[in-house]
Amino acid sequence: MPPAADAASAEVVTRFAPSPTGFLHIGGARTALFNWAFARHHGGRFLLRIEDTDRARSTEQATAAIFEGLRWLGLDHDGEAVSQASRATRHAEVAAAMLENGTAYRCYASKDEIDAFRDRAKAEGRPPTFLSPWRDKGPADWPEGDYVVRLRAPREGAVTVEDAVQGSVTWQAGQLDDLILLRSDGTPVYMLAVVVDDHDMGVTHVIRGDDHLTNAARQSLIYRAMGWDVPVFAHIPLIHGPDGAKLSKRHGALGVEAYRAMGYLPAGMRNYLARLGWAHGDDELFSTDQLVAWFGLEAIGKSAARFDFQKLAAVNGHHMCSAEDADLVEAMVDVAGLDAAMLEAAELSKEQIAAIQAASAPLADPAKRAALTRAMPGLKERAKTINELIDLAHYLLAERPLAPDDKAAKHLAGDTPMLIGRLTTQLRNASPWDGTTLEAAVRDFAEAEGLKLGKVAQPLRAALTARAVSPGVFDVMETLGREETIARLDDAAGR
RNA sequence: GCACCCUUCGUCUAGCGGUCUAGGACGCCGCCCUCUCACGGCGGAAACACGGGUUCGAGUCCCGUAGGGUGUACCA
Repeated sequence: MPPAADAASAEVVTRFAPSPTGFLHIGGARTALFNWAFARHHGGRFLLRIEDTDRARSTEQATAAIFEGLRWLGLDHDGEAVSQASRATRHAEVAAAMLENGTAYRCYASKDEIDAFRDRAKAEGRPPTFLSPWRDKGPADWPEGDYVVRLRAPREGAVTVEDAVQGSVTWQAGQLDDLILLRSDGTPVYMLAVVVDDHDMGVTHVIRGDDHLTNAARQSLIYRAMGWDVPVFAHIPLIHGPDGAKLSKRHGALGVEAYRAMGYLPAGMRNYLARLGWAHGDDELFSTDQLVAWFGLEAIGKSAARFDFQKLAAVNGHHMCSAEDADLVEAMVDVAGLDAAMLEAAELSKEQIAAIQAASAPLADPAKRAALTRAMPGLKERAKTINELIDLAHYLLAERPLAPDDKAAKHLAGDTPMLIGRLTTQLRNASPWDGTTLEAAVRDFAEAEGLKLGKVAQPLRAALTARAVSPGVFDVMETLGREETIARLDDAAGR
């Protein structure tokens, strides 16, 4: 898209502003994705701000997890991440200005008084919003002691927010309380900090979860009090769990690193997440470049979406198929390199974790990786996740003698070792050692034995891969090579 | 309680008053392909929450009901 003549003034600036109180959960990831895609679409900037004004709940690890999650998802931000806590002085400055221009006031009410007020209001069936008696007091009335700075919210009229997703939403003035701007210790509260930071950072579009919709009304009051332009708000619907209720840990309020551990690709995640609440006609599968080209606020829906792992897997499967073979090997190395805690956090089964960890060592071998890359075309279309790929690649990573799983063992029972022994004799000198020649040899053998091809191919597969499922068995033989193939067949034949 | 938002197949969604006997995708079922499993191909079941309006005409606009969600902190 060609840059506008007045690019400086028309630049789009978005931001992602997580609070570092936990990992980057899936809803946050989608919010980040939307902000990122919108900024990239318009050739603008995507900023990152860590909302750490709640010092007690904010942690260093959480901040690190958020950075890592965004990095993995490929959502690069422009400039340094801003720590909100570091800007407390500026926030206090704005509160002072509001005190000065009369849009805020000092409130000396204690916590107990406020609680009592609310209890009474509730009992009498009135709205529980606290009406401070200090709202109309002047300096002459101010006692000694701590006070809080509150916004002087309008008591009459209405406040309306023009939202790019929700439309025009109006609140009667009485619904909005005199929210606290500065705590009694002088530290800023989130509601003030976001407004000041968004304004100072030049944010033009605030795209966030619709749990912030009411906040937008309250925040627009602060913008107005300071005479600042209100940014474009876009409150996107939340993501729910498969049962329609709030996303719980059980079904997916996991950190994005858990999805990494479950073997999803960043490109697949981006595609799936974008489709949750946003649509571009009937397009289901698209690249990140297409997402950037197509993304716009007008196509965001207003209703909450449920998270569906099956669809995620399907979308991811398509991205695996179109991924480069070597990149998929790298992705396997990445997953195999994750530490045990991350695999456990993703709630993988013991068997899955064991399989992933077992793949780690062979994956370090360049020869194995090369073999994997060669076999990848047959592997990747059978797997929906990197973890499935690791499982499927077992026959290339494991050392003989292989331990057949239950289903493979069935194909190797009874007279089968003898059959394999006879087949091995036929195969030993096959030349050249390629899929076509081997297939012809095995077909001839099956015919000579009076067996259907499947009756030979399945035991062969079991002997070679220790599984009942694998890529085409002739491809398996080719990638394994003559020596290894014959050795495995000898193992199965009991020689 | 009050305020606000939402409601099309099981799920994600297309639909922006007539082209909707409602389209796509995932999932599900059947068939084909086939050395297994996938892929792929073909076919199928499956939805406009309910009730009133407005209009020549409503999935599309308005009101109400029901259900769901969010907010209502010296959290963010």
